[in-house]
Amino acid sequence: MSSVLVNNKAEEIRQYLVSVGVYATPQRQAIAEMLFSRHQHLTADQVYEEVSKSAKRVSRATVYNTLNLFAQKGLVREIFVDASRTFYDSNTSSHYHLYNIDAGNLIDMDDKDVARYISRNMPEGVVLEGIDVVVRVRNLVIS
Amino acid sequence: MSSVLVNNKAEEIRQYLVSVGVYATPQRQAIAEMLFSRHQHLTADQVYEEVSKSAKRVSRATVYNTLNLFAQKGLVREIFVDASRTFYDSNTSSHYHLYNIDAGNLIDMDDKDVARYISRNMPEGVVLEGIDVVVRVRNLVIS
DNA sequence: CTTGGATTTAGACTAATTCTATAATTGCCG
DNA sequence: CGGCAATTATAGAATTAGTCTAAATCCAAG
Repeated sequence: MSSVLVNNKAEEIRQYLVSVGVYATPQRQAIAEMLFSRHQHLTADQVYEEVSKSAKRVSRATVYNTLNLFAQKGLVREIFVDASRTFYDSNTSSHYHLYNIDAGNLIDMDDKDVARYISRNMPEGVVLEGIDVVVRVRNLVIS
Repeated sequence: MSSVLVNNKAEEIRQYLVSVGVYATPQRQAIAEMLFSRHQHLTADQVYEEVSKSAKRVSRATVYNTLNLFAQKGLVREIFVDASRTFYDSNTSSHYHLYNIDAGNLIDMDDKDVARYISRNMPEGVVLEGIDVVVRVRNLVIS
């Protein structure tokens, strides 16, 4: 019973994809469901591993294509904290990141936390290395 | 005449290197002189090209080694704005960057400018794409 | 001068990402 | 429903920034 509610999350995601103008192909659907299942910061390879093991077979090229497409459509945000890899964040709202250079992981931060870090009030076990602010702009194109 | 003043810039740089504990080898000296000749944001390859054409022959590996060493010693700052390349900034003071995604170039910004950008008051020809704040930490090591 | 540790080098190697050419899907229209 | 044109997915080759390696060179100190 209640078949209208079965897979409503999947259906919600499908409609989300369609709403930004991309076909909800099975591969994109699988990647999106994985990305949006919770807030996380993943590399393309992690997305590939995750999707491969738990769902439909997807090629690496498609993962890259899809992540680039999603980033372009504003569904995910690219984060550059390290030259060796790009992270993708499914939380596109305005927020900051705490990147642990040694551990190689990223966690979200809000303003209050940033202030705390800037004031040298570090949580135990880590020391501030730097705070980077990058303002990214594009050329204005009149179309 | 005035031979004591000849190359005083070079000598100044040499002493700067020594003061942070690195031998001022000819290659490092050449790279440092190039980097510190003015404020700029260069990729490793640009440094290689510049140094190669105007001074002593330097290998690519040495350019990478030297830039990593300088970054580690705090002489230059690594900037990640794009997955495809790392920029090196000879201005290590606290400041922000304006990165034009289309042009691929970086310019320095001060606080006032950041505020201006955040308030959507764009200079002509560009539109705000995003402002990234990354707080970088390291594991605390008791040595 | 000799010697040992530090540095430089060329080129092999790695890993992330993109490209390419082909195959498979898809929506759509009659 | 059936077929077509366009879109998307795929494997694997290609690219590219950066690292590694092993050998050669340099240089300061005795």
